[in-house]
Amino acid sequence: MSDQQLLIIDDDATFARVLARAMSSRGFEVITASNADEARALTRRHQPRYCVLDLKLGEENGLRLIPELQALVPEIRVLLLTGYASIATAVEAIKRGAHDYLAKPVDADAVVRALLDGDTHAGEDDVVDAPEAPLALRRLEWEHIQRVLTECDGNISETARRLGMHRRTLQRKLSKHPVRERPDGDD
Amino acid sequence: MSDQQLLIIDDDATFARVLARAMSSRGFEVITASNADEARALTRRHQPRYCVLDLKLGEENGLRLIPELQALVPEIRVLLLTGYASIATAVEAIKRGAHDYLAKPVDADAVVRALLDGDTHAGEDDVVDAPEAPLALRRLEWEHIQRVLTECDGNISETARRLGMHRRTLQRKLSKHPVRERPDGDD
DNA sequence: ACCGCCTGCGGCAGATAGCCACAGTGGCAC
DNA sequence: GTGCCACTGTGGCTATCTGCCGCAGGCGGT
Repeated sequence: MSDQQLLIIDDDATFARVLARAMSSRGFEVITASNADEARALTRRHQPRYCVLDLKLGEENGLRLIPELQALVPEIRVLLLTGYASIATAVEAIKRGAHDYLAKPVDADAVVRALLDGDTHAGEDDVVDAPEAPLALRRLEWEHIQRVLTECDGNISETARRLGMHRRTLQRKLSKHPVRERPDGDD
Repeated sequence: MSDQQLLIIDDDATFARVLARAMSSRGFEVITASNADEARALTRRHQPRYCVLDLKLGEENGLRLIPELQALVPEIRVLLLTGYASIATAVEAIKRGAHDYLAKPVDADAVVRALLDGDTHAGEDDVVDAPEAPLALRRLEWEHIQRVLTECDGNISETARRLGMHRRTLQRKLSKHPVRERPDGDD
């Protein structure tokens, strides 16, 4: 009955909150930090076994935090999460000791899977088994579009550019999908 | 500087030949293998310090070869190359001990850099930072597909089901291919 | 006014998706 | 062995989507 402590480090408060809820509903005891110092302090105090780390922590680089966290808690498992994924950073993250690397948007189940993957220490009874449900491609696309759109303050042209797609195509996609409520609760 | 031995393992004979020439003109002593058995034999015999490995070796998976090569030559530095790069496979490769992971097409200089740079990688300040741009939709889709595919052990039908798409469509997407990561390569 | 950027809309050719079908394979049970 | 089942590769068809034009209008800065 080990309580599985999970430290979520992300400067995006909204994202952190949502993920925190989703993860605690999946049996984790969640603590959150919004910057590196906080993360260090919490790690020292709580010795979490799991950690979800955002690559882009404001001014700082989440990568540097990995070895530090591991120094504090040798068996910690760090999952890197980023909305700006690239192969180069993924390689770097793993070399620095990250357990896995996922690109946002992810759903909580994927996070759980990645955290527990290959972990003998994980109590099956403690943590809810992840229902196999990867996001359908459609939904993944939609979420990503929304994320970037928000980032661009609703500027469609800019969003299309960043997404590497035609503005017209984006427009059509947006007008098609009116508004989607959350089909499933938490992610 | 390096009269160092380099083993190139690729079932694509043309690619291997071209790369071999490029590398030997850059000071490497190149030997090539086109399959796993050959690679093992050559590794045993020549004890190369460097290795360029294709992720897709015909029927076999190049990933499995990494630990084997390292068992034969502890000092060996394996660079994974693939035309179907994805974050999921990159993570897997590094976890298995690859030194770096590059997406084809690459030029020989990039290969050299990746092979030689060993110690600068960890601990520098100018670490690869998160790219400013979010993933293009195409790439996001590709990454997600790769991830689920891996999860399904390469089972296409299953993957298509989970992804909520038609099997035929997935097949076509997979055979299509490489979405370049950085249009603005410095190489 | 002119310019630059944004937005919405229409059209068109070519790419892509979904769907059906068929053949071949390998595992498994009977 | 024979059938059953699931997987894979392939081709073809049509409906949809995409990219890329164009055009008109809005808004703010020079």
